Amino acid sequence: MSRREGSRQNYSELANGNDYDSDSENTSTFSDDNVDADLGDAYIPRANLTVASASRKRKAKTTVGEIKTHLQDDEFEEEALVDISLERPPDFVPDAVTKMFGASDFSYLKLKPDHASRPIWISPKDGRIILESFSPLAEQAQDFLVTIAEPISRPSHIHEYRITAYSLYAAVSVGLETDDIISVLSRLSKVPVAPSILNFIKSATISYGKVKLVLKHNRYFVESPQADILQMLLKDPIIGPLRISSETVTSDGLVETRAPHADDIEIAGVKHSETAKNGEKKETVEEKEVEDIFASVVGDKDDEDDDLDVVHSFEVSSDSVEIIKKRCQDIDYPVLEEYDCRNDTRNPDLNIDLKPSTQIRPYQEKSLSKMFGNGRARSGIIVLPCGAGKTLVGITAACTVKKSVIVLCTSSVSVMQWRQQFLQWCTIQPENVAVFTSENKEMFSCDAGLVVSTYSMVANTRNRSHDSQKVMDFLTSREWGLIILDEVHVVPAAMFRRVVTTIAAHAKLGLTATLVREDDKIGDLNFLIGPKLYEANWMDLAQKGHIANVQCAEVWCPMTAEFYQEYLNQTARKRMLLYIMNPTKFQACQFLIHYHEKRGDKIIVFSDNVYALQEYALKLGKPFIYGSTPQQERMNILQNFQYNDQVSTIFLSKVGDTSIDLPEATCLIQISSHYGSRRQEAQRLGRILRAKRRNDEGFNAFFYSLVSKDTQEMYYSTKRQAFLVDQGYAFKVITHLHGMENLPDLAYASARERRELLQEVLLKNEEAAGIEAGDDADNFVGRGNTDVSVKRAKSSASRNAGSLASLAGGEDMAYIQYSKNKNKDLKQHNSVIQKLYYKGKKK
DNA sequence: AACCGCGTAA
DNA sequence: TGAACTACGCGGTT
Repeated sequence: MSRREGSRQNYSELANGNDYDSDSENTSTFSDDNVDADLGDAYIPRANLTVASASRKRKAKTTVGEIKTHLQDDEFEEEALVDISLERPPDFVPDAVTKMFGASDFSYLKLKPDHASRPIWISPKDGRIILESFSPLAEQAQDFLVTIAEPISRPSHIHEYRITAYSLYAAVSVGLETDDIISVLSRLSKVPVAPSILNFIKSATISYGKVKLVLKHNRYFVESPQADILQMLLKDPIIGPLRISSETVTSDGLVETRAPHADDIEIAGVKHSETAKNGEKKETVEEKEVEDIFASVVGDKDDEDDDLDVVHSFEVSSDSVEIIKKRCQDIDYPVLEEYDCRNDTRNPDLNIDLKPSTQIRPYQEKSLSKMFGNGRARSGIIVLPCGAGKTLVGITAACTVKKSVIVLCTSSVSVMQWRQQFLQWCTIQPENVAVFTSENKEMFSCDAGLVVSTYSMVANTRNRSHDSQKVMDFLTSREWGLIILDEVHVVPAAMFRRVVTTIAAHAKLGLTATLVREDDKIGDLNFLIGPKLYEANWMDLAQKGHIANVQCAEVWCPMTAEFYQEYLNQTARKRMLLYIMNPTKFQACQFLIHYHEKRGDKIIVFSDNVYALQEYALKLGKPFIYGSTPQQERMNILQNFQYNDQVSTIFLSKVGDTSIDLPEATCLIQISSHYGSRRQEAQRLGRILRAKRRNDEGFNAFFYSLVSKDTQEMYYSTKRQAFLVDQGYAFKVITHLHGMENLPDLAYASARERRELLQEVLLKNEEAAGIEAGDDADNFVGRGNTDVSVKRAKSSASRNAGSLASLAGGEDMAYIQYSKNKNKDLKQHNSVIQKLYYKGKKK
């Protein structure tokens, strides 16, 4: 609906800076009115004097997504006040985000007279942008902001972005020019854009998009329309020596060729949607219009200029490509990688197209239009939540490029999934598809084809089997039109990153749901792959029904006296088992399983700790899968989980994070997890995003994190949630599960049972300590140091207190019954739904 | 096929 | 604050 409004009129008016009626009330400060409205519930009593809560306070940084938490806690306000009064050096730019009302106090800025109709604020200090997402212009503004700025936090009312050098790089590489960025930004802003920001944009973008890296005949060339820039690069101490002399150099050491002419490119699938007769048609066409208008707003004269010019270039070797790209990035001349695939006559075409029945969704098309926007295939990264159809985006990209494609995944399970999806959605012939894994070493015999493989297969440096070497030679000897990098956040790893240079591909497309790492290497993707071309807003997709609505909750389980006593006495590494095996947590888990099984949900319980996994599962009589579960048994359990009504709950270890093709669950309980890994948290949440039960009565999927109160876990849990909180998810805190005490067969109800469990856990801990002593001698050196610089993990999720009933809306029996039936349908018509998913469903 | 040992990721 | 733990894929052996 809002998409419809968001077409031509709004965009052109946006560009002309016309006024809008706005129902929003704006004061001259960045008002907290908008956010504290629903704070009514809840001061959550906080644990006092524990490591967890102490570090939580210390770490606290504010984003708009966390305002609620801060307002709930008196201590935070005090802290914030203290902070404001501190004198800052004039050039102080906070690392993540400043405290609320510190840098966020824009009251001194002069508002434009028509500020009410303009949706954004821009901080003159650090390029932060606050978007009022309730503004009628919000959707268009969001499209624009996501292109030029980095989304920091996008909860419901207020979104926060930040202009960075990287984000401007991305903007330029999708075709925006300095003046366009500045003019649209100025029109959207409530206050005149500060000169400091304008200067930053100008100085940052002036050099962007001027240098390109081009692959020709399996050789790499650094290319630019401006010879002087290349001369400058050649004088650089790092880049200069890496030039290889070509045959036809002119006196200045450069090669001169005519710039390629860019034709219009048709994104595969778009034509289909225009001719299709169902309701999807309109959407897609309008989507396209929005894009067109966007292009006209910002202007796109770039291409015309190119056509007239000649380009200059010098050659570099494939080994030095990464170094050069990194260096160019560092000196603010980031290289663009584009592939003029339509005019590439050298590489054979691949006969591949989307099947006529395949429909792509508006946001998928939008992300692809960023990639193919100027008639060529740009290298870059597309970020979509799990379950939003990343694979289809990759396939459509392949169908648009129509050259040989190589797909890299993290596991052999996803290799098979990619292969299957290719065959399902597009017309590629099975004989043109080759799989290269440890158990499968295929090659295609035709001119062009598709290879699906794993990172470790391609990146492997140790000795290869004969077959493996043969396939590898095949992969490195030819030129690829497109390389698709699934789960692209793994690429910065020291071993995996080499794949981008060993495989000669004209265009690189990275796909991921979670563009975060707990080390500082995520930025490397800018030069390893390219800029982030598109990032979907999870909340948007959930609202529009593409992914499930998920209700997130953190369940605080108090430690029992005996366990807490021991916890305090133990060393840090032995504490973990104690808080995981906390009897209260076990009871909470038991209760939640009981509760959701009754609702008809399919439940997955995640535990990173294998001992706990087994204990929990055995005690509750549920099946479990972990690393050493044999393949056959895994299949067996998963089959039962999917089709057998008797099996509604399974327990999974980390295997469930990747490399298992999970059926669609509707409820997820986490009892132990990997420290502060935001990616793992998001990935696990992704496991229930596919469950799109469209009952409008409330939430349709549930995500619980069980946390032992007053322990380390509290701290990690907060860190883990940071990513999801930035995506707009609000974590409710449940301090009490109603009726848990009355659950029949409640485990560890008696003190004696609890003592026995404690003894068992302590014994287990001793064992672990014994093993560890031997281990330590061997493993003492050689561990990579992982810098846990959590730049975007600004601790403190937004939390509301609530009872379980209010969370689930589950007192209503009719609703429960309804859910149950729906779940049965899900089971029986799984494959049908899978098909409807892309075909029929009206967003 | 199922196991082991290794290197690797997170 | 940083090291812990588990699991993966590969190659090779039984």
